[in-house]
Amino acid sequence: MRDLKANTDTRERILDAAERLFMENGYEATSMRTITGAAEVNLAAVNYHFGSKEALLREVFRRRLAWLNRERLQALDRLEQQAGGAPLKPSQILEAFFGTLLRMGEDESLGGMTFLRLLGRTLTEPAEFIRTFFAGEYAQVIDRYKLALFSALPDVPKAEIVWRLHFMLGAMSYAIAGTDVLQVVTGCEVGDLAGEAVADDAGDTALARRLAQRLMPFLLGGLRAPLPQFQDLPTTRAAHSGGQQAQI
Amino acid sequence: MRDLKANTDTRERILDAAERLFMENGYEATSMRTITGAAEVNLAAVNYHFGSKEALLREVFRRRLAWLNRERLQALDRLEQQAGGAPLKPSQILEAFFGTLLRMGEDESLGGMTFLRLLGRTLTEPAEFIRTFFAGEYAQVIDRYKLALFSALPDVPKAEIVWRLHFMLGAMSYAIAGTDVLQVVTGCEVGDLAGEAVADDAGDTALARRLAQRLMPFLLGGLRAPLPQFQDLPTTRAAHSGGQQAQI
DNA sequence: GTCTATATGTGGATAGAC
DNA sequence: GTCTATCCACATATAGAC
Repeated sequence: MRDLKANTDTRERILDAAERLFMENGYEATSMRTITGAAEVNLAAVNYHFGSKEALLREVFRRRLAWLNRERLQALDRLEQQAGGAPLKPSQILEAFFGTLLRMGEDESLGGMTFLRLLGRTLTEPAEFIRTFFAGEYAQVIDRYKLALFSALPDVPKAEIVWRLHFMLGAMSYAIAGTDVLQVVTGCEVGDLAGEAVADDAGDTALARRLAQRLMPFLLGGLRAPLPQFQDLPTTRAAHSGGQQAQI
Repeated sequence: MRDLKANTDTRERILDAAERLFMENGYEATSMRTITGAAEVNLAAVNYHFGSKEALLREVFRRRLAWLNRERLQALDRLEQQAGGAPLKPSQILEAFFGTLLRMGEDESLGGMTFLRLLGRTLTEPAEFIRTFFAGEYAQVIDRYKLALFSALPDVPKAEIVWRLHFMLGAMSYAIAGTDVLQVVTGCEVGDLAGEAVADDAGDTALARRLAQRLMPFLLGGLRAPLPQFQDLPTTRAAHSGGQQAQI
């Protein structure tokens, strides 16, 4: 038992191995032989326990998203209860949504950064069955958070809020997925450039916390940025021209 | 000749088909048979003209990135020349970097939104050869823009700037890649929710412009957001506690 | 440069013994 | 539930005629 995460249960062993390998290589590039080899189980076990490779991927996500969805909804419930009908502050909403996710990265029993990276990368996979799956898994939660943001920012056009939610998801996903990929783009290890020790070995827990610390102000700044100056398209609410500041 | 983009030249036909199919299905899930079938050329032509599937992908990008890299560097050159030694405004730097890219989306002869989406998606592909390739292609340009931002924001810790550059790249990449994927996450066509007609058929050109209009204020807001309150890690520049505003 | 034919490998999935 | 053995579709790549 050299691997601490190894589960005696075959099912869990497969899920753990698949989670890591899908994260490292992507779905298409990961063969079932590689997965069962890493999990030290028989090749036929995947089809026996899950039915197919596609179903395996879905189960890898369901296992984690069940917790995440519940937690995110509860966080919003708590906030709305405390506010007693008053609209929430956008910073509270972002903290509930993104903070909950980033805290998964600090908890190995919830998948840690391995799952977070997998999530960030898989969201851009073009495969139809993946997109369909995420649509179903995310719909309810995203919808509630969207409504919360609409209430919190009554003077900002809803279309604008949806766009910015979209941008925020992107910034977060890339930031997460990229903690071992996008040094390619920035030309250096994340944070390493300015003499900041990072990804040394204190490891993923520290990284998740640091990421949250850096990311939240950025997202909030983006969300409350002045609105675009030229609203050349119809929107539900009249948008005054001239770069008004989003109320926050 | 039903397809207007079809080139009589075999090489170009392959590149055009590959660009579109890699974008739609991803690299791994796109076979050379599919590509040569769509391009209406012989299967063996790919290996004859490019050598391998990997080399084909690289060439698909080189064809576009040559223009993008040159344009981005020239845009920065022009700005610095006009400023005559004075530091640039961050908004100018972002406009040069992101605006140049987004303008590619409006020009079909530069690949249009097809290439932009492909770029956004491929940046997260885990394959080693892809990451290595992008590292080489992007290094020089990113480095110059990083230095420009350091000069423009002398009071912001460099590590913070690198993180935020990273976040901005993510927001943009997802926004682009997601214009036909991430409605899954936001639960609706981008912009559609609030009664805004979008992606109807005026098509990608309009979409690229709208995206730029929405994205730039968001990025600028994120870049100039207050710094994180707790700098529990060493940085090159002393960071004052208490959520100071990034100078901009 | 283009084509056919093929070499050679690997993929997901399953039948059937234990 | 687990394992072996195997089916068969499809992948990339190339040899060699034209």
